[in-house]
Formats: sequence, C-alpha cells, structure tokens
Amino acid sequence: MSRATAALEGDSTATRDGNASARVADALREQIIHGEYPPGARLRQEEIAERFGASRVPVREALKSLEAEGLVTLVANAGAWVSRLTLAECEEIYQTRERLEPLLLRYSAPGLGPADYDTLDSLAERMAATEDVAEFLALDREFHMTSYSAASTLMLGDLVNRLWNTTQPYRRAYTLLIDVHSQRIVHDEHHLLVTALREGDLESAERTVESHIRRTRRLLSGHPEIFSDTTTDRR
Amino acid sequence: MSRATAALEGDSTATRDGNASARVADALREQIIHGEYPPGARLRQEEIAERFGASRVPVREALKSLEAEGLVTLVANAGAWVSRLTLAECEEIYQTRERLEPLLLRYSAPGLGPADYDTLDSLAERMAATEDVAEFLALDREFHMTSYSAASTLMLGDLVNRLWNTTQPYRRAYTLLIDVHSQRIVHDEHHLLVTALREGDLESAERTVESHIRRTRRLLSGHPEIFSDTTTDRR
DNA sequence: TCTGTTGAGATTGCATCCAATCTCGCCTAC
DNA sequence: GTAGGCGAGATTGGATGCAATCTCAACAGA
Repeated sequence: MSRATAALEGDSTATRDGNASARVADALREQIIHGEYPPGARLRQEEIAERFGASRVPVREALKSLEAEGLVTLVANAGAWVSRLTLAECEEIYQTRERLEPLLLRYSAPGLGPADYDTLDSLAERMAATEDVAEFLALDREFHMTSYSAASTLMLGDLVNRLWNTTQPYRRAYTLLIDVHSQRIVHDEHHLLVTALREGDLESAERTVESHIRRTRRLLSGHPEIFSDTTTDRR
Repeated sequence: MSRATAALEGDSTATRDGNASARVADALREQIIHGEYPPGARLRQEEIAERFGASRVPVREALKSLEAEGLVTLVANAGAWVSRLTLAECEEIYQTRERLEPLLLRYSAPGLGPADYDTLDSLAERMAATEDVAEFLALDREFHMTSYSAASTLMLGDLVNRLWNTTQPYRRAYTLLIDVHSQRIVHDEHHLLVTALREGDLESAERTVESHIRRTRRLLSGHPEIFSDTTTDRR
C-alpha cells in the first residue's frame, strides 16, 4: 500500500529533516482529534509507518509522546489504542480545567488588546450563527485559545491544550445533543467573558471561565450515554 | 564503562521482558530527581544505553517520555539536556500546584482513615526532628503524597507528581537556605492539614495546602540566586 | 454443546547498521 | 592579525532484520 504515501513522497526532503517522529506525532494527534481514529481504535505501528512513508521507529516514538499526552494508551507487547474515557474520568479533566484555565487567563489577559477583543467578539458571533457541529466545535476552541493566546507559559498552556485534546471526541458527541437554550447560555457566557476582559476586570473574567467550564461539566454529567461506547474494541 | 552495567547484567532475563524503554525511563527519572544529573546536564544516548545494557532505541523512547514529562529537553539533531528552570518558570509550576493540589486532596480525603492520619503525623514529626536535607526533602514529599494516596485519578495524581519532579532540584537548593523560623511554619502547616483531615473539614484542608504551597512559592521568589546556574552548559 | 488447549499468523520490542547533521579546531585568504 | 571556510570526529535520526510475545480461531475432549 505504498501508494498511500504518494502525497508525502512528493516532498522528498521532508522525510530527511531529522524530525520524522515529530511529524508523525503531530499528524496522528490531528487525526485523533478530528475523529478519524475514534476512542478505542487500535493503532498499528506498521500501518501508520506505511501511511507516513516512514519506518516503525519514529512511529513508536510518536506513540510514546502521544501516550504521555494522554491521547493514546500503550500496552507492552500488545499494542496501542486511542484512549477512551469514562464519564468519571471526563469529569476529572473538566474539574482540572476549572482550576487551570482561570490561571492561564490570568497569565494571558495583560497581553490582550482591543484587536484581540474584536476577534473574540467575532468568533462568538460566528458560533451563535453556525449550525454545523464541526464548525461550532472549531470556533469554540479557537475562541478560548485566543483568550489564552497572550500567555507565554512554560507548561500551563500546553497542559490546557492537552486537556482539550483528550476530551475532544466527547465534546463532539455532546455538542450534537445540546438544545438551543444551552447554546444561548454558552453564547452569553462568552460575551460576558469578552466584556470582563475589555473592562480589565480580571477577577470577573476568571470566575466567568470557571463557571463556563463547570456548567459544561454538569451538562455532560447528564449524558452518560455518550461514554457507553460498545462499537469498538476494549481499553 | 561496561563494568558499570555489571549489576544489571546479573539478571539476564530482565533485558528480555519487553519493556526496556520503561525501565530506562524509570531509572533515568530517579537519577535526575536524586540530582545525579543536575539541570543543564547533557544526556548522551550511547552512554545511557551502555550503562543500562541496552541499545540506543529504547533510550531514545525513554527520553521522549521524559521530555513529555518536562524533565528533559530534546533538540533535534543536537541532543538531550536535563531541563533547567528560570525563577519565573518555577513560580508558574508552583502556581499550578496551588490550584491542582487542593483538588487532588479533595479526591483523596474521603478515602483516608485513622491509620493514614497517624502516618501523616509521624512523617511530620520526623521532618521536624531531622537535620539532613535529603531526608527532609524525602519526608516532605512522602507526607504530601500520602495525603493524596487515596485519590484514584486518571491523570491528576500523575500530573501533580510530574510538577514535583520538575522542581525537585530547586527544592533541594532552596531547602539548604531556609531558616529555623520558616521550618517551624512548614511544620505547623503540616500539623494543621492533618488536623483538618481528622476533623473531616475538607474546605479547611484545601485552603491549608493552597496556603502552604503559596508560602513556599513566595519564599522561593526571594532566592533568585538558586536559578542563576552557570556551572553547566546551556539550555 | 461447552470448555480448555494449541499452533500458525500477526504484531510488537530491540539490536545492529548506515546516513544525515552538528561541533569545533585548523587552515587559508585577505 | 582577523575573518571566513573547510573537514574530521562525534553524535543523533532512521531503516532493516530478527527474536519474543500476543491474538485468535480451529480442534480435541468431556
């Protein structure tokens, strides 16, 4: 199946830049986040290696990285699976986010300016207007990441990113279920956040993000059926 | 230097248990935490491989894991160094801990019992009694980890552990400097924490840990000289 | 019909080998 | 005397090959 690698082989120098493992990790991460590998899906080294036109060595290193990020679960001498979460585990991640994202916002807020506030408003409006789930998810993520974009942190920013990544498949399933009323509340909270940032009221902004995440967590708790997935294998 | 691996070669089956990479990662992590590799020290793949009686492949996978944990910094086509922190980065980690450890304690507290409280008291007393820095550090860590030991979390427990690991070298340098007065306050805070846990006052326990970490962070801020290390190489 | 076992195929783990890149001291040219 | 370039040694990155382990379906026995 070396035909599958044709798109990559076009750039013959790309395979020789000394970081194939990073490239594989980035590409795999994107594919998992975008749902091309659902939770519970098995990841075979050889298949992945073939697809990226690399050998299994950099693939294994990429899987190691993704395991540390929580996206992949490795079992010695058995294989790799896309991590699957229970409702309780997802709630743990949301509770962690409730504590961390206000802190990250505290790091970011002083560096945000009027142009950023306008971008945030625009993103919030587009979220309210769209009816496409994929676009809604992408805009929501872009909105929050923009609010954190001015934070130059060692690990906190990456950490929050990882927490979003591991819960992304469930956020997608959940977004399909929320009603117009909840959607309106999300929009209001986003608007409140931008307003607090514009006014320089950091305390209020922090509390708004925290409440925003907590509300989502509680709504998620009401949909345990999202986590009882029996279509794919174990783990 | 193959003589150095003699102790490991004694068990010839150990190299064939299908997780050499995990063994190398665990051992390297311990050595970094215990200060055998100081911040900024270069980690050469071949030297490490030789020392553990393995090839460079599992060593590279181990380094990937440690990089994701924040203990090691990798640069493509250049090498691996033990991560070095600036004062600002260390403060970021402490601020993160201030938010996360109260939450972890909330997960753990319901599972702790009288036997655990006694263990905690004993550890606190031994900390007050010792004058050895290494023992003080070990007891401090064991005290806090015991208070979190009943939490069965997906990632929060591991995450807190990683934050302790990356700051361990600086905690050691700092412990050498604190005076008797500060040491007494640490002891009082530990005692307060155990008391709150015994009384089932979770709110108070959470606030006590938070204050405890914040106080340490502020004291650390007063010793920027710990972070201006010019003895070893860059990065 | 159900349960325990066994063996071939599939898959992972690691060692060895080769290519690419970086480091750094020496040499040449101006 | 100084700046720029060159190249040998050291080090990392990746591909291939082999051994060990796991998977799973077919089969034998109760």
